Amino acid sequence: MPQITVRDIEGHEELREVPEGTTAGEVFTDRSVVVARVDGQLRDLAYIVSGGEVLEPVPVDTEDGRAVLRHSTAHVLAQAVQQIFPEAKLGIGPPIKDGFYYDFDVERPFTPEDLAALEKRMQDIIKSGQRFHRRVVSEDEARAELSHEPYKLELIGLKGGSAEDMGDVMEVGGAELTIYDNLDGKTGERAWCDLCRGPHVPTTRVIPAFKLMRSAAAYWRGSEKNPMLQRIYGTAWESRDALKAHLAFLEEAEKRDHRRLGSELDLFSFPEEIGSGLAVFHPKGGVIRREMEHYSRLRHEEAGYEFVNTPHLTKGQLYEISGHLDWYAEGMYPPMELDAEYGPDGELKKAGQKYYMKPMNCPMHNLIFGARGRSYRELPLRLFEFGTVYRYEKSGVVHGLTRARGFTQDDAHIYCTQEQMADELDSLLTFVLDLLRDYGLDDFYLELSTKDPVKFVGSDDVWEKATETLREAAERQKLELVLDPGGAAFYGPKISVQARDAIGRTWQMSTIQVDFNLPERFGLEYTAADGSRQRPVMIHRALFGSIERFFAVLLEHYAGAFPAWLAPVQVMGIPITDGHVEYLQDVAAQLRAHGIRVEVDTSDDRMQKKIRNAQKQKVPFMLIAGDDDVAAGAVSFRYRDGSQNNGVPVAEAIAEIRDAVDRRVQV
RNA sequence: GCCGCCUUAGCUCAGUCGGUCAGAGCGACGCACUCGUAAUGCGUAGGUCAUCGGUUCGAUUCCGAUAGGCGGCUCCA
Repeated sequence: MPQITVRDIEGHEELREVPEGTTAGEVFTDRSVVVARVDGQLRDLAYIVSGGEVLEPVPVDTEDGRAVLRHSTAHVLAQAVQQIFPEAKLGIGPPIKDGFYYDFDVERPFTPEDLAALEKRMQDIIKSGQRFHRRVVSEDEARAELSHEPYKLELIGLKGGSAEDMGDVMEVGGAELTIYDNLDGKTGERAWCDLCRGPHVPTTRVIPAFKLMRSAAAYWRGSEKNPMLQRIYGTAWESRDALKAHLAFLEEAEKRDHRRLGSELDLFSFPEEIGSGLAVFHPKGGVIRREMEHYSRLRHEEAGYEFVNTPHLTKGQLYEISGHLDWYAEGMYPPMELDAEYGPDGELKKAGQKYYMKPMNCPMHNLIFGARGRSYRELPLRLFEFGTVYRYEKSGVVHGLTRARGFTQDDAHIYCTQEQMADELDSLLTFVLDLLRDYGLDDFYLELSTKDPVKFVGSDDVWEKATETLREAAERQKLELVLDPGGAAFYGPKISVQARDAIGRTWQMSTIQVDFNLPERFGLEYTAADGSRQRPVMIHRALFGSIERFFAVLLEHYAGAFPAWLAPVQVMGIPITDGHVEYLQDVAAQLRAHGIRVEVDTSDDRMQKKIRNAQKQKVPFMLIAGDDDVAAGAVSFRYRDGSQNNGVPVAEAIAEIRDAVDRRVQV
């Protein structure tokens, strides 16, 4: 009788003797367990123990459990697709964050009606209680069986070739080729099959809740050289309630969409006449942006940064020196050609100059560094600029303020000695995180991108040293540190700060990047204490990334309800009747004298309507005044959450508001 | 850049399988109302149905191109 170790979710282990032929499913009889982890590997519940293994249950409401559930649901989708569209060829169908997809090669793209029909067919399949049955096949068998599935054949071929980078492909990722058969719950007849490494849930009956979300096109195996397949995205959850919660989350995210809030709150727009991806900020958006920049400037000044300004346009020569024209040209606006002279017959008399909109600020900052001889005494030299750059984003990726074609980086370049690098990176990371916290983000993790073994410049030991320095600085922050091996740009390692917003989404915010390339290309030097010429270390860092993007992140994080210090209108005065307007205007004047942005609603709406309007504009403080308040020299607060504080003396009210603004707290 | 979808009043959206079909709500404006914590009532103005071209006796409706938007892929702050 085989002996196995059973480890429960809490980690308690129990040695157990089981009859020959016992399956994982017989060990874990709880219906919420969808697969088992056997010696660390996820296995079907049909797995037969041989003795000596450690078995753990994987319930459906865990990350692994959901992934299996979603993967199995993807199979159900594929089966439904091939039932309704028999000519459809299968691509791949993995689980992803919050769901799954499956790619198909079909005659025509799927329509919303198709999705509805597919969803219905999937319900039928699920109800019929098909069993997922794993079957090991030889490569030849697989080829024979899947001869009508060209993409699957390609995957089989890939497995034969280089198996290393196939880790994400569920189809052929395992040690052996396997096919999963879907067997009818009653008759045991094979209804469908798919090349797949598994594992899968035992039967379709344990798929409690799913929904098809949308269809879209995707290149086969992610390359634009390959044919376009039609992808269907879906989601699946351990319970109807979990699905409902997920859909509610999506709805909430949609309500917070910065593009929507941007026009509802009259903050910015993208006039068609200007061009795709180029925003204009309206007065209210302008206030928020000004406050964001203002506070950032103050903090940078305190931290020893010096402010520079550079033009938006430059001759191509600069980007030849920097190398951007070699490796970044397709991200740049095409050049304009100036100063060419032609003779009367149109022949070229004088060659023109190409000018480019700048896609990055660093080359210009390097010119400032190189404008005169630099001493080690000046280092670290920290040059800061709100530098507007223009990048020619492909039309399909432009997305509101988060992916624009013109945007302003809060860009700084720090030039320091090798010896200063460690301290500089350390204090820099602290500075960055502190500042982000002041803007109201407080949940972070760090990501360290290390050398791509193929594409890099500079020597191994310099990389090694810089990477270690970054790692040490990151670890000192006591934050979660995620490694991104090989993810660095060719010119140096980087740390990025990822922030989680109010509804748990993560955004890449700041990046701190060491650069071994540009100081070399620009021939940057400083004179060291011993009189020798040395090359400085260059660190790029942007805190917001771009102000527009950070603006969008904060807008979504706060759902438009900015803390008072950022709110475009901090106080709205609301008179009970026209007779109280004058009194409120006097209060407003006093607030203004204290630097508060205040308006009085003098429209002829009723007071309730004015409250509703101010509420919809997400004004932090409403000051209401009627006869009682006037008599008492007071105002009545209404806050954004609907609570009230009536009859507050004007001086106290001003102090309260001023205090909330000064402390930059959310109210 | 590629695939699909979308574009009707300032905003959100109805509507026409080609022929009084140009509509609603909100917003704006005007008049009345003067009101204590999320919508007072009545009225007025606003659109060559994105642009250009084609098919047709006739196009907002069908076809094509262009521009912009949305969802993805690829790429990235």
